[in-house]
Amino acid sequence: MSGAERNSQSTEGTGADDTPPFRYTARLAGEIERDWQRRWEELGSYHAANPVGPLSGEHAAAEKLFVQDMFPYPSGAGLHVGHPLGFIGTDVYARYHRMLGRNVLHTMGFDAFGLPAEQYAMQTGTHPRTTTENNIERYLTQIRRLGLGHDERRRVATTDVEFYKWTQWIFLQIFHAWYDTEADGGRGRARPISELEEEFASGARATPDGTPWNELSRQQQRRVLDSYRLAYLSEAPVNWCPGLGTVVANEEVTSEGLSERGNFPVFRRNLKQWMMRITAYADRLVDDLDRLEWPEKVKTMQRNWIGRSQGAEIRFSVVGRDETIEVFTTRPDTLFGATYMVLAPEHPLADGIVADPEGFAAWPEGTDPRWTGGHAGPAEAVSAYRHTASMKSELERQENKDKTGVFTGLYAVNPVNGQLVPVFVADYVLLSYGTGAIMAVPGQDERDWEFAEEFGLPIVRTVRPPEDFEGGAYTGDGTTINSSSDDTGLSLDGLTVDEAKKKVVSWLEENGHGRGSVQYKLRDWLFARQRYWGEPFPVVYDEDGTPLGLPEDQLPVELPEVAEYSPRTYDPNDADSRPEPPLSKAEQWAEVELDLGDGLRHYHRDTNVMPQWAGSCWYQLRYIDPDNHERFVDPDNERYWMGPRPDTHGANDPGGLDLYVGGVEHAVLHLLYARFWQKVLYDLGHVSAEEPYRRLYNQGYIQAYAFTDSRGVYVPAEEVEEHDGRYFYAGEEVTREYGKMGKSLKNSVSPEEMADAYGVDTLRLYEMSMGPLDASRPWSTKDVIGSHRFLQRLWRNVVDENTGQARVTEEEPDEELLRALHKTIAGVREDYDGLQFNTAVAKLIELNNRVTKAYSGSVGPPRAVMEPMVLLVAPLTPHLAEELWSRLGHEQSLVHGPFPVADENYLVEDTIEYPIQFNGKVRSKMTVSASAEQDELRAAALADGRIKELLGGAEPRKVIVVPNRLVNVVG
RNA sequence: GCCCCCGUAGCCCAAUCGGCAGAGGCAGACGACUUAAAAUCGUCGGAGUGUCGGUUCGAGUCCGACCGGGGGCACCA
Repeated sequence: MSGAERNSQSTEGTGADDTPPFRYTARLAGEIERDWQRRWEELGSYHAANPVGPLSGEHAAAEKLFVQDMFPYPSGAGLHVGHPLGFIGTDVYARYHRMLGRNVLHTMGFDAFGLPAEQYAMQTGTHPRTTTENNIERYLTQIRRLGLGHDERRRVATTDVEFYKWTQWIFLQIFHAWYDTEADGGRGRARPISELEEEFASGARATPDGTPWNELSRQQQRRVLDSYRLAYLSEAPVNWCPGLGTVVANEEVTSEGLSERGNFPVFRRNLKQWMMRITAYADRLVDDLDRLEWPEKVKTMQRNWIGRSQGAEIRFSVVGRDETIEVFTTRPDTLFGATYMVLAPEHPLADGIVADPEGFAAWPEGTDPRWTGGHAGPAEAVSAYRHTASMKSELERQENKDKTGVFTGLYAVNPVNGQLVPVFVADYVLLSYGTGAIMAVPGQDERDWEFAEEFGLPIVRTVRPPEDFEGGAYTGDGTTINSSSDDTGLSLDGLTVDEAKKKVVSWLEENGHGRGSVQYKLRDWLFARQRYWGEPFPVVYDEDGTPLGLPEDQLPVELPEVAEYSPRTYDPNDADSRPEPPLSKAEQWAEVELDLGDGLRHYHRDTNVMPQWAGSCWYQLRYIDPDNHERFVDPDNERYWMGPRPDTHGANDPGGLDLYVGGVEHAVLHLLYARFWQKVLYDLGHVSAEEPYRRLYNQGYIQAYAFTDSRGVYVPAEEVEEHDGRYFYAGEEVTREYGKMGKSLKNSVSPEEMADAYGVDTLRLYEMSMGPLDASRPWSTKDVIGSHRFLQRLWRNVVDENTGQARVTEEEPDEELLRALHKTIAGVREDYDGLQFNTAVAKLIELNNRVTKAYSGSVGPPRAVMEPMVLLVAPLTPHLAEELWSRLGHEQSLVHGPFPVADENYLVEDTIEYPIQFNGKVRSKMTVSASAEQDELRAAALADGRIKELLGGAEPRKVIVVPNRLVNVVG
């Protein structure tokens, strides 16, 4: 049924209602929306064509556009009006480009592994898969109603076995790879581990301890290879969260030392865990940010997280002992000001002191009593201090920044001047950063200054502070002072900070005391979780406990059925508890007999699962080729959708999808992990793009007011009334808060309510018109009516409300209207290109208001104006536009265009109205030919009556003529 | 404490290279339709751009200081 024939019976049952039968009401909008959504599905309107494979098609010859929304988690809670903001934005952008003739890939899948389904399973016994699938269905029902032009054939969920088979496959690629730091001119590149083995075997590369490869046992060889892998097992301090019963990544711990999910305390514990060697990519992850079209804010957050700093590593010898202390500093220029040293409490040298209570029983002669912590000797003091430090939670360390520490009884030698400096243990130095030890320079470092004050240590300034400098440590630039030694012959005096750094580093290198060095804050990514609802590792262990990657033909490793879906959780503060993964209880599954090449043997499966981030690291690649059973993505399809396009994006283009929209909360976690995986896959030759997301855009959040009564209890926001800036609910005054939208705050508004009240096109239009896409702003239900009224007026300009027939005429529009139309076409195109939908909407309303005013009587507006207008509005309100297009007599859907093109002839004005300023204030106006020269403009302005009057016969001091803008006469 | 972003009409927001402060919407007032109301339609008014200072012929836009809001980092040597 075509749109024009339908709903002839739509007024039945409305009784006394005198609403015209074809008015664009919520009910009519609803009918149109349902019809067109069905129609699009039948036509496959949003199917994107691949170059090869089951989804291939001719349209793949066209210019492509790959648009993506951040992978949603299908929560069971349902959507509120804030959720689809970005989805609608990408849809408008995608539709616009589809109408321009591009082959557009836009779909949406689900990041469906994760805790909530598992927790729900614990409460109800429902299998997480059941919950997840139900939630996905519910989510789909909600987003389908929004009329998003998704290619439904490309929907994926991370929980699909066919999807996680490839997640496991990618894990194996990473597991079977190592990072060759020498490759590509020192930039480094991941290579297959088999190539490393060949290098060892041929002797081209020496083994770590120099033993020839063939003299190592097979197991020793495996240990060596394992130590190089990009995915590796490590027994190292990790973030153990007893409240969740699992370990979590550094990125998932807040700065307060709590788990991002659940806010439980996190403890550093030594546990054997899977790690991803993301640190190998630290430089490329920082450097390639410059090649991306991303918000500067997100780039900055990634740079901060990776935390690259240039400096030097310097070795200090220790008096009377064989060990040296190695420190990292970014200020080697201040070395002459190093008056003491500090070790982290967990530093190996401190281990040695505690382990030798006799050797460290007493303090050296003349030790300052402030340094002893009241203990009899260093061994006792260090041991006690370490204990106290280990008891402190991250939060306590945050809150209490007072400097504490104890002397170790050791003295080290400052290499530049031979001076002896005492060595302390203090918890303001972290083992995990740099070398876990510092040279302390109180004159140029605030933390060291505080410590020196506390412990009575000398302070030497090596940079001259400005004359008016008051205060302690001076960390700014300046001239180096107090930095020369007759003993070593080194002098830095008179140099700037940068010059001094260079000079001292080369001196250290020449004299074997250290070298220039780069440090990173980034740590390797902890990649295992002790949960149920995640991807199992495709790994088994042999009798020696050596991890073996399963062969590709044994994938997928499916999740087994278990009795308990959650790990054992503990008292959130029980730091000594141990993780117990749910899969470890599935013994039937975990213990297997396999033939991995040397006969049937017994193996034990890895019982961890991957973190939720795994699937979202590569889902864009699966969208490209969702049905490919041979590969995770076909190379031809990948190259088409994501490959670098130097012609369009410049020679340095890393490739990646064309527009990625999502919230800023994933700035570090997901976006860093996904970039890392993409680079590994690129290095190994599986993909052509060096980056997954060429252009990133952060949409803002729709927030809402919430109201609490005198007891602090939330009251339904929609029933609150405002009087003179105060708010009342049921007669009682209530307090207004601003923030998130949510059921518990009683301020949630669902897309369905809005669609029921006005239709989905109105909701879409309103969300796009209420402000710039990247700005956060409050939801305002009462404002939605404005968008609805616009659509009603647009509808009425095209359709007779009583007959449903098109009321446009074949008359030619007058020139003035044509100018307005073409100006709108040009402006709307520009706004769509720049994701500035709010101003595009304003321009369309403006034009429509003009038409409404001119053709409100019995004569309808010209078709030549209304047709382009319907096409212009189509990306925003696709259902309404299709219906109008159809009623205007077009049989083809407008999904693939046409899209209006502005005629330049109507964009240039013949005459321009110039404001004439006198001393910077507008005093008069004149209309001048657009081709007028500066001299003519000047003469015309001076001839203006009002200006003559103001000049009072005097000569102007100056006349400023700005072509196309104004003329300013200075008197 | 350090760094970044934002303050335009009662509210949400526009305003190219510094060039007439207003595109659009909500709310408001008035009018049309109506017995009346709602809905719809029409007309209209409204801020000198957070504050102070500077640069300029001219500042919402550039510079400095401050105030307010939001965000990031926070013993990272």
